[in-house]
Amino acid sequence: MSVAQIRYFVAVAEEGHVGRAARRLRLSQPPLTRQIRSLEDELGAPLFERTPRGMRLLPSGERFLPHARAVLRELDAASRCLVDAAQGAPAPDGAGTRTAEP
Amino acid sequence: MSVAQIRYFVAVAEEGHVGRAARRLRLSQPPLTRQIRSLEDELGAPLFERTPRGMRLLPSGERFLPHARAVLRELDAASRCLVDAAQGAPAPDGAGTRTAEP
DNA sequence: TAAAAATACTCCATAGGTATTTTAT
DNA sequence: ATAAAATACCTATGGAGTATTTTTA
Repeated sequence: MSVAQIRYFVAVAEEGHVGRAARRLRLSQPPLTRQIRSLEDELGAPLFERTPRGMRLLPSGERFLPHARAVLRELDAASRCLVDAAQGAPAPDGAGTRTAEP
Repeated sequence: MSVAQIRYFVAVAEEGHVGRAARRLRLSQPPLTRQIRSLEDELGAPLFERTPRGMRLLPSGERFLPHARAVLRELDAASRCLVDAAQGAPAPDGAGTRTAEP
């Protein structure tokens, strides 16, 4: 599971349409279709229902979506943390704060 | 920034040594060195101090580490969420289905 | 039948491997 | 002198593109 796949999944989920999602990602449709399929294969479950109008999230996809967004959020936070620090921002929070805290 | 780079960074941070980290990752040393450098380039900041005894985290690396771990945690949660659901929701045959793995 | 997704290729960027060199104590 | 990281070079996997085919309301 790559970051790209997660990003692609979120885009398709939001657009409900591989073509539009591909345009938004500045990508062509076939590689996007392939990556979505490959993600489904890896997860062992289909995430979308294919219809002649586009792609609709299945329950499994609905369940996966918030996790996918969380990964992207954390990645974003990770990228920013050094920039923030370079600008003199105070100590960051909310990242590894839960190391062993049930 | 790829998932692999983040995984590699955490391993090197924990081992303090590219060679050991590479062994742990079942990877050879040069690609690991390169990926760490490439991550530092992308972030625009060095993460480690290179010494003849190994690699020591710089303050920037210390700051980045919890974020890196958070990304890996979220990824793990994302991968698991469908497996978890599969063990609870659509019970195929019978009820007490444990780890469905023929 | 008319949209959409899926497939069949082709190309190339890059991740990883081996061998070697550089560096710092 | 030694143990580590860094570099050079090569190979191959796979991600993206274009053209085309298949699907289903």
